[in-house]
Amino acid sequence: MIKLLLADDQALVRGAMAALLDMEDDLKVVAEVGRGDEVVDAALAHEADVALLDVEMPGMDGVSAARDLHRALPSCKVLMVTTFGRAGYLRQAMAAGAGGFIVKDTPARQLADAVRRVHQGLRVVDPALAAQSLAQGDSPLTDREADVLRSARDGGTVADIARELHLSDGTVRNHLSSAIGKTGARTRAEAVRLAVDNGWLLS
Amino acid sequence: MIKLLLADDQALVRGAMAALLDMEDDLKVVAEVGRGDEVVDAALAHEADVALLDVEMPGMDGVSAARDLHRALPSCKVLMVTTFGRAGYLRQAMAAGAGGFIVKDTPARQLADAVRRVHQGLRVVDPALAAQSLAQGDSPLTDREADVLRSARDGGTVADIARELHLSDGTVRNHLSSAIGKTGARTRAEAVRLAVDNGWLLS
DNA sequence: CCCGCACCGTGACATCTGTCAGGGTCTACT
DNA sequence: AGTAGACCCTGACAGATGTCACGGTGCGGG
Repeated sequence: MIKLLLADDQALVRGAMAALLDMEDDLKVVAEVGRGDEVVDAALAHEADVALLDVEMPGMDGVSAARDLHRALPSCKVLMVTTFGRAGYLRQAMAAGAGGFIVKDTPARQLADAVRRVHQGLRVVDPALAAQSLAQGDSPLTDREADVLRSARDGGTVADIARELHLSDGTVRNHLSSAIGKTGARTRAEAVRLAVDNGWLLS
Repeated sequence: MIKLLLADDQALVRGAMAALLDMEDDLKVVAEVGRGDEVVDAALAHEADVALLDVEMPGMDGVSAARDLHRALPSCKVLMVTTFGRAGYLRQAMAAGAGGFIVKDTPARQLADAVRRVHQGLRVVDPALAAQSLAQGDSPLTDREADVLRSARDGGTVADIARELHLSDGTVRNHLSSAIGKTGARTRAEAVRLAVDNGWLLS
Protein backbone atom coordinates (compact mmCIF):
# COMPACT_ATOMS: atom_id res chain seq x y z
CA MET A 1 0.00 0.00 0.00
CA ILE A 2 1.54 3.30 -1.16
CA LYS A 3 0.87 6.17 1.24
CA LEU A 4 0.22 9.50 -0.45
CA LEU A 5 0.46 13.14 0.58
CA LEU A 6 -1.56 15.69 -1.41
CA ALA A 7 -0.57 19.36 -1.48
CA ASP A 8 -2.72 21.80 -3.46
CA ASP A 9 -4.18 25.11 -2.42
CA GLN A 10 -7.55 24.43 -4.01
CA ALA A 11 -9.47 22.30 -1.55
CA LEU A 12 -11.93 21.11 -4.15
CA VAL A 13 -9.25 19.88 -6.51
CA ARG A 14 -7.37 18.33 -3.62
CA GLY A 15 -10.41 16.45 -2.42
CA ALA A 16 -11.32 15.34 -5.91
CA MET A 17 -7.84 13.99 -6.54
CA ALA A 18 -8.01 12.17 -3.23
CA ALA A 19 -11.23 10.53 -4.33
CA LEU A 20 -9.68 9.58 -7.64
CA LEU A 21 -6.57 8.06 -6.09
CA ASP A 22 -8.36 6.30 -3.26
CA MET A 23 -10.26 4.29 -5.84
CA GLU A 24 -7.02 2.43 -6.59
CA ASP A 25 -6.48 -0.60 -4.39
CA ASP A 26 -2.79 -0.06 -3.85
CA LEU A 27 -2.94 3.67 -3.12
CA LYS A 28 -4.06 5.48 -0.01
CA VAL A 29 -4.15 9.21 0.69
CA VAL A 30 -2.93 9.65 4.25
CA ALA A 31 -2.60 13.44 4.38
CA GLU A 32 -3.81 16.59 2.64
CA VAL A 33 -2.40 20.08 3.03
CA GLY A 34 -3.21 23.40 1.38
CA ARG A 35 0.06 25.25 1.99
CA GLY A 36 3.62 24.66 0.90
CA ASP A 37 5.08 25.16 4.35
CA GLU A 38 2.98 22.34 5.79
CA VAL A 39 4.29 19.69 3.44
CA VAL A 40 7.34 18.51 5.37
CA ASP A 41 5.58 18.21 8.72
CA ALA A 42 2.69 16.28 7.24
CA ALA A 43 4.98 13.95 5.30
CA LEU A 44 7.02 13.19 8.42
CA ALA A 45 3.96 12.69 10.60
CA HIS A 46 2.32 10.22 8.20
CA GLU A 47 5.46 8.68 6.70
CA ALA A 48 4.25 9.33 3.19
CA ASP A 49 5.75 7.32 0.34
CA VAL A 50 4.87 9.73 -2.44
CA ALA A 51 4.00 13.43 -2.26
CA LEU A 52 1.97 15.11 -4.99
CA LEU A 53 2.82 18.80 -4.94
CA ASP A 54 1.36 21.75 -6.78
CA VAL A 55 3.79 24.54 -7.68
CA GLU A 56 1.59 27.54 -6.94
CA MET A 57 0.77 27.46 -3.25
CA PRO A 58 0.62 29.98 -0.41
CA GLY A 59 3.30 29.84 2.26
CA MET A 60 5.96 28.22 0.10
CA ASP A 61 6.11 27.30 -3.55
CA GLY A 62 5.96 23.61 -4.41
CA VAL A 63 9.50 23.44 -5.77
CA SER A 64 10.99 24.75 -2.53
CA ALA A 65 8.75 22.38 -0.61
CA ALA A 66 10.06 19.52 -2.75
CA ARG A 67 13.63 20.54 -1.96
CA ASP A 68 12.97 20.64 1.79
CA LEU A 69 11.06 17.38 1.70
CA HIS A 70 13.82 15.65 -0.24
CA ARG A 71 16.24 16.61 2.50
CA ALA A 72 14.00 15.84 5.47
CA LEU A 73 12.59 12.54 4.18
CA PRO A 74 14.61 11.17 1.24
CA SER A 75 12.51 8.01 1.11
CA CYS A 76 9.49 10.06 0.09
CA LYS A 77 9.30 10.50 -3.68
CA VAL A 78 7.90 13.69 -5.16
CA LEU A 79 5.54 14.04 -8.09
CA MET A 80 4.90 17.63 -9.13
CA VAL A 81 1.34 18.15 -10.39
CA THR A 82 0.90 21.62 -11.72
CA THR A 83 -1.40 23.79 -13.78
CA PHE A 84 1.22 25.48 -15.92
CA GLY A 85 3.76 23.59 -17.96
CA ARG A 86 6.46 26.19 -17.58
CA ALA A 87 9.82 24.86 -18.68
CA GLY A 88 11.57 26.66 -15.81
CA TYR A 89 9.36 24.93 -13.28
CA LEU A 90 10.25 21.53 -14.67
CA ARG A 91 13.95 22.26 -14.63
CA GLN A 92 13.96 23.53 -11.06
CA ALA A 93 11.67 20.77 -9.84
CA MET A 94 14.00 18.06 -11.17
CA ALA A 95 16.96 19.89 -9.64
CA ALA A 96 15.08 19.92 -6.34
CA GLY A 97 14.87 16.14 -6.37
CA ALA A 98 11.42 15.60 -7.82
CA GLY A 99 10.84 12.20 -9.40
CA GLY A 100 8.15 13.32 -11.80
CA PHE A 101 6.43 16.31 -13.28
CA ILE A 102 3.01 16.28 -14.91
CA VAL A 103 0.58 19.02 -15.86
CA LYS A 104 -3.08 19.01 -14.95
CA ASP A 105 -3.96 18.65 -18.62
CA THR A 106 -2.99 14.98 -18.63
CA PRO A 107 -5.82 12.42 -18.62
CA ALA A 108 -6.98 11.39 -15.17
CA ARG A 109 -6.41 7.67 -15.74
CA GLN A 110 -2.67 8.28 -16.13
CA LEU A 111 -2.30 9.79 -12.68
CA ALA A 112 -2.26 6.56 -10.70
CA ASP A 113 0.33 5.05 -13.02
CA ALA A 114 2.50 8.13 -12.70
CA VAL A 115 2.34 7.77 -8.92
CA ARG A 116 3.34 4.11 -9.09
CA ARG A 117 6.25 4.82 -11.40
CA VAL A 118 7.56 7.61 -9.25
CA HIS A 119 7.25 5.35 -6.25
CA GLN A 120 9.42 2.78 -8.01
CA GLY A 121 12.06 5.42 -8.54
CA LEU A 122 11.34 5.96 -12.22
CA ARG A 123 11.17 9.40 -13.75
CA VAL A 124 7.86 10.64 -15.10
CA VAL A 125 8.00 13.67 -17.36
CA ASP A 126 5.73 14.95 -20.08
CA PRO A 127 7.77 14.42 -23.28
CA ALA A 128 6.65 17.62 -25.00
CA LEU A 129 7.48 19.64 -21.93
CA ALA A 130 10.88 18.00 -21.58
CA ALA A 131 11.70 18.87 -25.18
CA GLN A 132 10.65 22.47 -24.66
CA SER A 133 12.72 22.69 -21.52
CA LEU A 134 15.77 21.33 -23.26
CA ALA A 135 15.40 23.56 -26.30
CA GLN A 136 14.83 26.70 -24.33
CA GLY A 137 17.80 26.41 -22.00
CA ASP A 138 18.12 27.85 -18.58
CA SER A 139 17.04 31.28 -17.45
CA PRO A 140 19.22 34.02 -18.96
CA LEU A 141 18.38 36.40 -16.15
CA THR A 142 20.71 37.25 -13.30
CA ASP A 143 19.34 37.10 -9.76
CA ARG A 144 18.96 40.83 -9.58
CA GLU A 145 17.19 41.09 -12.91
CA ALA A 146 14.75 38.45 -11.75
CA ASP A 147 14.22 40.40 -8.52
CA VAL A 148 13.43 43.55 -10.45
CA LEU A 149 11.04 41.77 -12.77
CA ARG A 150 9.31 40.14 -9.82
CA SER A 151 8.90 43.53 -8.25
CA ALA A 152 7.64 44.96 -11.51
CA ARG A 153 4.94 42.32 -11.77
CA ASP A 154 2.20 44.30 -10.05
CA GLY A 155 2.65 47.30 -12.30
CA GLY A 156 4.45 49.83 -10.12
CA THR A 157 6.72 52.59 -11.37
CA VAL A 158 10.51 52.55 -11.41
CA ALA A 159 10.48 54.56 -8.19
CA ASP A 160 8.27 51.93 -6.52
CA ILE A 161 10.62 49.14 -7.50
CA ALA A 162 13.66 51.13 -6.40
CA ARG A 163 12.08 51.75 -2.99
CA GLU A 164 11.07 48.11 -2.58
CA LEU A 165 14.55 46.83 -3.42
CA HIS A 166 16.51 49.66 -1.80
CA LEU A 167 18.15 50.58 -5.08
CA SER A 168 18.70 53.71 -7.10
CA ASP A 169 16.28 54.59 -9.88
CA GLY A 170 19.02 54.37 -12.43
CA THR A 171 20.07 50.90 -11.32
CA VAL A 172 16.52 49.65 -11.60
CA ARG A 173 16.27 51.08 -15.07
CA ASN A 174 19.54 49.39 -16.03
CA HIS A 175 18.40 46.00 -14.74
CA LEU A 176 15.10 46.40 -16.51
CA SER A 177 16.79 47.36 -19.72
CA SER A 178 19.06 44.35 -19.49
CA ALA A 179 16.15 42.02 -18.79
CA ILE A 180 14.20 43.48 -21.70
CA GLY A 181 17.17 42.86 -23.95
CA LYS A 182 17.72 39.29 -22.80
CA THR A 183 14.09 38.29 -23.10
CA GLY A 184 13.76 39.87 -26.51
CA ALA A 185 10.88 41.98 -25.28
CA ARG A 186 10.18 45.56 -26.23
CA THR A 187 8.52 46.64 -23.01
CA ARG A 188 8.90 46.04 -19.33
CA ALA A 189 5.44 44.49 -19.20
CA GLU A 190 6.26 42.14 -22.05
CA ALA A 191 9.48 41.10 -20.34
CA VAL A 192 7.52 40.33 -17.18
CA ARG A 193 5.04 38.24 -19.13
CA LEU A 194 7.74 36.27 -20.91
CA ALA A 195 9.67 35.63 -17.71
CA VAL A 196 6.54 34.43 -15.94
CA ASP A 197 5.52 32.20 -18.84
CA ASN A 198 8.94 30.58 -18.85
CA GLY A 199 8.96 30.03 -15.10
CA TRP A 200 11.99 32.21 -14.50
CA LEU A 201 10.64 34.09 -11.51
CA LEU A 202 10.22 31.30 -9.00
CA SER A 203 12.80 31.62 -6.27
CA MET B 1 -30.53 10.22 -10.56
CA ILE B 2 -29.13 13.64 -11.44
CA LYS B 3 -27.20 13.65 -14.72
CA LEU B 4 -24.11 15.86 -14.71
CA LEU B 5 -21.98 17.56 -17.36
CA LEU B 6 -18.42 18.56 -16.44
CA ALA B 7 -16.58 21.28 -18.33
CA ASP B 8 -13.01 22.12 -17.35
CA ASP B 9 -9.94 22.46 -19.50
CA GLN B 10 -7.72 20.53 -17.09
CA ALA B 11 -8.34 16.88 -17.80
CA LEU B 12 -6.90 15.76 -14.49
CA VAL B 13 -9.14 18.04 -12.45
CA ARG B 14 -12.11 17.08 -14.57
CA GLY B 15 -11.51 13.38 -14.08
CA ALA B 16 -10.92 13.80 -10.39
CA MET B 17 -14.14 15.73 -9.94
CA ALA B 18 -15.95 13.05 -11.88
CA ALA B 19 -14.59 10.45 -9.48
CA LEU B 20 -15.63 12.54 -6.51
CA LEU B 21 -19.18 13.09 -7.77
CA ASP B 22 -19.71 9.55 -8.98
CA MET B 23 -19.21 8.36 -5.41
CA GLU B 24 -22.60 9.90 -4.59
CA ASP B 25 -25.51 7.53 -5.15
CA ASP B 26 -27.84 10.11 -6.63
CA LEU B 27 -25.33 11.72 -9.00
CA LYS B 28 -23.94 10.49 -12.28
CA VAL B 29 -21.48 12.17 -14.63
CA VAL B 30 -22.78 11.57 -18.14
CA ALA B 31 -20.45 13.83 -20.11
CA GLU B 32 -17.09 15.58 -19.87
CA VAL B 33 -15.75 18.31 -22.15
CA GLY B 34 -12.58 20.37 -22.15
CA ARG B 35 -13.72 23.35 -24.21
CA GLY B 36 -16.39 25.97 -23.74
CA ASP B 37 -17.77 25.62 -27.24
CA GLU B 38 -18.55 21.93 -26.72
CA VAL B 39 -20.78 22.47 -23.71
CA VAL B 40 -24.13 22.99 -25.44
CA ASP B 41 -23.80 20.04 -27.80
CA ALA B 42 -22.79 17.68 -25.02
CA ALA B 43 -25.58 18.86 -22.74
CA LEU B 44 -28.18 18.38 -25.45
CA ALA B 45 -26.83 14.96 -26.45
CA HIS B 46 -26.88 13.61 -22.90
CA GLU B 47 -29.82 15.60 -21.54
CA ALA B 48 -27.79 16.81 -18.59
CA ASP B 49 -29.63 18.06 -15.51
CA VAL B 50 -26.77 20.12 -14.08
CA ALA B 51 -23.67 21.49 -15.82
CA LEU B 52 -20.54 22.32 -13.85
CA LEU B 53 -18.62 24.92 -15.81
CA ASP B 54 -15.19 26.44 -15.31
CA VAL B 55 -14.81 30.08 -16.36
CA GLU B 56 -11.37 29.89 -17.96
CA MET B 57 -11.64 27.55 -20.92
CA PRO B 58 -10.38 27.50 -24.51
CA GLY B 59 -12.89 27.99 -27.28
CA MET B 60 -15.41 29.93 -25.24
CA ASP B 61 -15.40 31.24 -21.68
CA GLY B 62 -17.64 29.52 -19.18
CA VAL B 63 -19.95 32.48 -18.68
CA SER B 64 -20.75 32.69 -22.38
CA ALA B 65 -21.22 28.93 -22.43
CA ALA B 66 -23.65 29.25 -19.54
CA ARG B 67 -25.61 31.89 -21.44
CA ASP B 68 -25.86 29.72 -24.55
CA LEU B 69 -26.73 26.64 -22.54
CA HIS B 70 -29.44 28.49 -20.64
CA ARG B 71 -31.06 29.38 -23.94
CA ALA B 72 -30.62 26.03 -25.65
CA LEU B 73 -31.64 23.84 -22.69
CA PRO B 74 -33.37 25.84 -19.96
CA SER B 75 -34.05 22.72 -17.91
CA CYS B 76 -30.32 22.27 -17.37
CA LYS B 77 -29.10 24.16 -14.32
CA VAL B 78 -25.64 25.67 -14.26
CA LEU B 79 -23.12 25.64 -11.43
CA MET B 80 -20.01 27.67 -12.10
CA VAL B 81 -16.91 26.13 -10.52
CA THR B 82 -13.95 28.40 -10.91
CA THR B 83 -10.43 29.00 -9.71
CA PHE B 84 -10.69 32.72 -9.22
CA GLY B 85 -13.31 34.38 -7.09
CA ARG B 86 -13.51 37.49 -9.21
CA ALA B 87 -16.55 39.57 -8.35
CA GLY B 88 -17.12 40.42 -12.00
CA TYR B 89 -17.28 36.76 -12.92
CA LEU B 90 -19.95 36.12 -10.31
CA ARG B 91 -22.05 39.05 -11.49
CA GLN B 92 -21.92 38.07 -15.13
CA ALA B 93 -22.45 34.40 -14.38
CA MET B 94 -25.66 35.11 -12.47
CA ALA B 95 -26.82 37.44 -15.26
CA ALA B 96 -26.14 34.60 -17.70
CA GLY B 97 -28.58 32.37 -15.84
CA ALA B 98 -26.25 30.41 -13.63
CA GLY B 99 -27.82 28.86 -10.55
CA GLY B 100 -24.68 28.77 -8.47
CA PHE B 101 -21.12 29.98 -8.24
CA ILE B 102 -18.41 28.38 -6.12
CA VAL B 103 -14.64 28.68 -6.09
CA LYS B 104 -12.29 25.73 -6.11
CA ASP B 105 -11.15 26.68 -2.61
CA THR B 106 -14.33 25.31 -1.06
CA PRO B 107 -14.11 21.95 0.72
CA ALA B 108 -14.72 18.95 -1.51
CA ARG B 109 -17.53 17.56 0.61
CA GLN B 110 -19.66 20.62 -0.11
CA LEU B 111 -19.62 20.08 -3.84
CA ALA B 112 -22.27 17.37 -4.01
CA ASP B 113 -24.61 19.42 -1.85
CA ALA B 114 -24.09 22.44 -4.05
CA VAL B 115 -25.00 20.37 -7.08
CA ARG B 116 -28.18 19.10 -5.42
CA ARG B 117 -29.24 22.59 -4.37
CA VAL B 118 -28.69 24.02 -7.80
CA HIS B 119 -30.65 21.11 -9.25
CA GLN B 120 -33.56 21.99 -6.97
CA GLY B 121 -33.49 25.52 -8.32
CA LEU B 122 -31.86 27.07 -5.26
CA ARG B 123 -29.06 29.60 -5.56
CA VAL B 124 -25.63 28.64 -4.29
CA VAL B 125 -23.20 31.49 -3.81
CA ASP B 126 -20.16 31.94 -1.62
CA PRO B 127 -21.30 34.56 0.94
CA ALA B 128 -17.99 36.39 1.12
CA LEU B 129 -17.81 36.63 -2.62
CA ALA B 130 -21.40 37.86 -2.85
CA ALA B 131 -20.64 40.62 -0.36
CA GLN B 132 -17.57 41.66 -2.28
CA SER B 133 -19.49 41.70 -5.50
CA LEU B 134 -22.20 43.85 -4.00
CA ALA B 135 -19.79 46.27 -2.38
CA GLN B 136 -17.65 46.70 -5.42
CA GLY B 137 -20.38 47.42 -7.90
CA ASP B 138 -20.33 46.85 -11.58
CA SER B 139 -17.44 47.49 -13.91
CA PRO B 140 -16.77 51.21 -14.33
CA LEU B 141 -15.11 50.65 -17.67
CA THR B 142 -16.73 51.40 -21.00
CA ASP B 143 -16.57 48.73 -23.69
CA ARG B 144 -13.76 50.48 -25.49
CA GLU B 145 -11.70 50.95 -22.38
CA ALA B 146 -12.03 47.25 -21.65
CA ASP B 147 -10.97 46.49 -25.22
CA VAL B 148 -7.88 48.61 -24.85
CA LEU B 149 -6.96 47.04 -21.51
CA ARG B 150 -7.48 43.57 -22.95
CA SER B 151 -5.17 44.46 -25.80
CA ALA B 152 -2.65 45.93 -23.37
CA ARG B 153 -2.51 42.68 -21.38
CA ASP B 154 0.41 41.15 -23.23
CA GLY B 155 2.60 44.19 -22.76
CA GLY B 156 2.66 45.83 -26.17
CA THR B 157 3.21 49.52 -26.82
CA VAL B 158 0.54 52.09 -27.56
CA ALA B 159 1.31 51.71 -31.25
CA ASP B 160 0.71 47.95 -31.03
CA ILE B 161 -2.66 48.45 -29.38
CA ALA B 162 -3.63 51.12 -31.89
CA ARG B 163 -2.79 48.81 -34.78
CA GLU B 164 -4.65 45.90 -33.25
CA LEU B 165 -7.79 47.95 -32.65
CA HIS B 166 -7.55 50.15 -35.76
CA LEU B 167 -7.39 53.29 -33.67
CA SER B 168 -5.22 56.36 -33.49
CA ASP B 169 -2.38 56.45 -31.01
CA GLY B 170 -3.92 59.41 -29.25
CA THR B 171 -7.25 57.69 -28.83
CA VAL B 172 -5.59 54.67 -27.29
CA ARG B 173 -3.74 56.92 -24.90
CA ASN B 174 -6.98 58.65 -23.98
CA HIS B 175 -8.79 55.38 -23.30
CA LEU B 176 -5.86 54.15 -21.26
CA SER B 177 -5.73 57.35 -19.29
CA SER B 178 -9.43 57.11 -18.59
CA ALA B 179 -9.14 53.50 -17.51
CA ILE B 180 -6.21 54.32 -15.27
CA GLY B 181 -8.24 57.08 -13.66
CA LYS B 182 -11.32 54.91 -13.14
CA THR B 183 -9.42 52.00 -11.65
CA GLY B 184 -7.40 54.24 -9.37
CA ALA B 185 -4.17 52.87 -10.81
CA ARG B 186 -1.04 54.82 -11.51
CA THR B 187 0.22 52.79 -14.43
CA ARG B 188 -1.19 51.01 -17.41
CA ALA B 189 0.14 47.71 -16.10
CA GLU B 190 -1.48 48.29 -12.72
CA ALA B 191 -4.78 49.12 -14.37
CA VAL B 192 -4.61 45.88 -16.34
CA ARG B 193 -3.91 43.91 -13.19
CA LEU B 194 -6.80 45.50 -11.29
CA ALA B 195 -9.21 44.98 -14.14
CA VAL B 196 -8.22 41.34 -14.48
CA ASP B 197 -8.47 40.75 -10.73
CA ASN B 198 -11.96 42.18 -10.68
CA GLY B 199 -13.12 40.15 -13.66
CA TRP B 200 -13.86 43.19 -15.80
CA LEU B 201 -12.22 41.91 -18.97
CA LEU B 202 -14.36 38.88 -19.74
CA SER B 203 -16.46 39.53 -22.83
C1' DC C 1 47.57 38.04 -10.39
C1' DC C 2 44.43 39.32 -13.94
C1' DC C 3 40.27 38.76 -16.31
C1' DG C 4 35.46 38.28 -16.68
C1' DC C 5 31.13 39.04 -14.74
C1' DA C 6 27.48 40.31 -11.71
C1' DC C 7 26.38 44.19 -9.28
C1' DC C 8 25.60 49.28 -7.99
C1' DG C 9 25.66 53.83 -9.19
C1' DT C 10 25.72 58.46 -12.18
C1' DG C 11 24.47 61.40 -15.98
C1' DA C 12 22.58 62.32 -20.40
C1' DC C 13 19.64 61.46 -24.27
C1' DA C 14 15.64 60.20 -27.39
C1' DT C 15 11.42 58.25 -27.02
C1' DC C 16 7.24 56.76 -24.98
C1' DT C 17 3.40 57.68 -21.73
C1' DG C 18 -0.14 59.85 -19.28
C1' DT C 19 -2.74 64.03 -19.00
C1' DC C 20 -5.25 67.88 -20.51
C1' DA C 21 -7.97 70.88 -23.57
C1' DG C 22 -9.99 71.00 -27.42
C1' DG C 23 -13.66 69.58 -31.29
C1' DG C 24 -16.28 66.28 -33.91
C1' DT C 25 -20.13 62.25 -34.69
C1' DC C 26 -23.46 59.17 -33.07
C1' DT C 27 -27.16 57.13 -30.01
C1' DA C 28 -30.42 57.25 -26.18
C1' DC C 29 -33.19 59.56 -23.09
C1' DT C 30 -36.03 63.62 -21.50
C1' DA D 1 -35.10 69.78 -29.57
C1' DG D 2 -31.96 69.56 -26.24
C1' DT D 3 -28.91 67.05 -23.17
C1' DA D 4 -25.84 63.60 -21.80
C1' DG D 5 -22.56 60.27 -22.66
C1' DA D 6 -19.75 56.95 -25.35
C1' DC D 7 -16.69 57.21 -28.95
C1' DC D 8 -13.03 59.05 -32.16
C1' DC D 9 -9.58 62.28 -33.31
C1' DT D 10 -5.89 66.20 -32.86
C1' DG D 11 -2.25 68.73 -30.62
C1' DA D 12 0.64 69.94 -26.91
C1' DC D 13 3.06 69.21 -22.63
C1' DA D 14 5.52 67.34 -18.37
C1' DG D 15 7.21 63.41 -16.70
C1' DA D 16 8.44 58.54 -16.96
C1' DT D 17 10.91 55.12 -19.45
C1' DG D 18 14.51 52.69 -22.08
C1' DT D 19 19.15 53.09 -23.77
C1' DC D 20 23.89 54.16 -23.68
C1' DA D 21 28.47 55.33 -21.88
C1' DC D 22 30.97 55.49 -18.01
C1' DG D 23 33.31 54.45 -13.35
C1' DG D 24 33.59 51.68 -9.27
C1' DT D 25 33.13 47.42 -6.14
C1' DG D 26 33.41 42.63 -5.10
C1' DC D 27 34.03 37.50 -6.29
C1' DG D 28 35.57 33.31 -8.66
C1' DG D 29 38.36 30.87 -12.20
C1' DG D 30 42.28 30.52 -15.22
